[in-house]
Amino acid sequence: MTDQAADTTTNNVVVSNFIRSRMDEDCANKTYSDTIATRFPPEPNGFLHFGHAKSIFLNFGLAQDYAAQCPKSHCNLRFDDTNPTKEETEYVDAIREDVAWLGFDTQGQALYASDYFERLYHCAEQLIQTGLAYVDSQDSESLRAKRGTLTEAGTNSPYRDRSIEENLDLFRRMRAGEFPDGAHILRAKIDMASPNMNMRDPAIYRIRHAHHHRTGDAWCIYPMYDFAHCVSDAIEGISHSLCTLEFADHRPLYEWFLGQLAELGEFKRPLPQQIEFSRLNLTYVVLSKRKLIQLVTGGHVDGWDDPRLPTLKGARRRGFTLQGFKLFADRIGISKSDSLIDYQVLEDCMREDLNERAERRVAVLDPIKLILSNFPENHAEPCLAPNHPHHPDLGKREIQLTRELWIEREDFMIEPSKGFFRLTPGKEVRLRYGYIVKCTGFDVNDNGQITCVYAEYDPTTKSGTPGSEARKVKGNIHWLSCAHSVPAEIRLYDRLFNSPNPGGRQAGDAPEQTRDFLDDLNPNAKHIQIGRVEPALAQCQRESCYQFERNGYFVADQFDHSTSKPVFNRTVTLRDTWSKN
RNA sequence: UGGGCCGUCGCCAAGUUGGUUAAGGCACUGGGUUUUGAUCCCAGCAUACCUAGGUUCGAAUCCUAGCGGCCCAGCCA
Repeated sequence: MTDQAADTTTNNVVVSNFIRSRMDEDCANKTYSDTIATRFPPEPNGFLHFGHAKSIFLNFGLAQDYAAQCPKSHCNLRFDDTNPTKEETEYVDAIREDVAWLGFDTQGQALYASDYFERLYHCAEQLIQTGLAYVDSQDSESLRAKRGTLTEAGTNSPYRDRSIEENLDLFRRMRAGEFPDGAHILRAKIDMASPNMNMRDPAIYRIRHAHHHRTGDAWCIYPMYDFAHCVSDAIEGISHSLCTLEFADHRPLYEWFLGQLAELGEFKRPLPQQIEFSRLNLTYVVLSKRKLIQLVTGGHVDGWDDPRLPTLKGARRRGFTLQGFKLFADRIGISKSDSLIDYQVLEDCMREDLNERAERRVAVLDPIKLILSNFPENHAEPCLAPNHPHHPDLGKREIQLTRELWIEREDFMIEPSKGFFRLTPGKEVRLRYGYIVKCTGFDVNDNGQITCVYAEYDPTTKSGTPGSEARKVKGNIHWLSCAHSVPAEIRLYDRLFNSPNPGGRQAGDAPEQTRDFLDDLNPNAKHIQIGRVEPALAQCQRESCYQFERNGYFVADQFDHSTSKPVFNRTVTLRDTWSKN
């Protein structure tokens, strides 16, 4: 790949959105002095996926952009690790790699909500001491029963009016490990009749005798998201806490906690503000953590970095590029409306980036032999092929033409269908960068399969020689010399699901029929075959991207490619307006 | 008659302190270039902003009433 064109994806005009509008205002008013501070707060309990990429570009991108006006702007990578039963270090490492891969250098700085456990605990005691939090000793069933429903108010807990002293004592003993899991929880005392379920005395702390990936066994009580997140934001001086729409109902609680703690002198105003935007929805893809896990553990894919998966690890292996993702993020924009982006948009972004940056090479994916019967044996004719049609400065390379060649099986048809203008008996076609050849015959085996095609070349028509352009032929096919090419494993990937809405309703479904998203799995999403490639391709570095002319964009596999066993994954095909009809 | 959010071209998405012919991108269509049926270039593409009323000289932008969609009842995030 070249990097001279790497900036072509960054010349996009910045489109305004409601978050930028807010930030513009806050910048102009110096609300947060000279800072726009955001954060990307993944929970380390799974791998990052395409949806996270949108959030990463949003949060890190905004901080980067606003640094021009507000020089102290920055974005923190913070692990939201408040639930020890679900989180693991391996995810932390994987997430850090993914963030770095998307181009955001956190200078080795990763922050953790767990670093704030002591401060969080202190804040909780402050709330207790002000009568704003209490220890509830009901079991989870009665807690649920008393919460009310969406249309009915909840009822107060019998423990709601415990004295401050008792609450403090109980909470301290919770921390000391005197109680088993579930014996008590600490709740905020707000309003059991609130129409917003989140305000009905939400839990702040729960007892979990579990080993935490960073704090070990130091704690047996852990803060809940609603409490930990806003306090972490305040501690870090986050100005704009961006999250997805489903957290909009939590905003009053976010503001309640921070407002109360500010009153208590724990935090200074201005406080961070939560702003919600709509999450990414993509056709032909599942992005829910639960479903992704099911695909991996159920053996439907080959692991978290399977190129068919919408994980960042999978995308990287597939050959998707960070520039392509950036293009995608810019293209889909940010708003609050529920959107469903066509998967093709993502593919197009990858094509657009790769078209500009990937050098061209020749590969024959599904080879059949072509013999030029009038071509001298034991002769190799060097043909010049440009490495990139738009960048002559990238030079040309030689491809050897010989009597026996490999061509693409689909470039030959005995009985041409309408509109087919590649090789067909009696017709001419140009061997790209070589000569015009005329098909003279073919062999078929007992199964009716074509085994060999014969043609005669016209020595006066070599590409690049004077007069070679005199004769125009419409067909132009790629080829590789049998003697001057090497075998390579070619992994052809396609969409993982057949349905734009995996597991969703489809036309013809009975009214009550429910479908499993696994039923929509595309069994042909992965196809491995042995093709032929230019010899030099075996020497390329892993993760090198190329356009295999007329075939698509391919990447040398991140793990399996080697000089002795070249392996290329198809990132995405070229646009094809012909097969589309 | 629980609460919150959303509804602008096939898909996204500006515009929403009311003011000429409703940005832009993608897709699509037509034309040109082309030794990738690729790329690239040019042109076209919402009398219309969920619907119905209303206010106004003037509304996608304000008001009223509807309709449709998403989210919330974890000691998950």
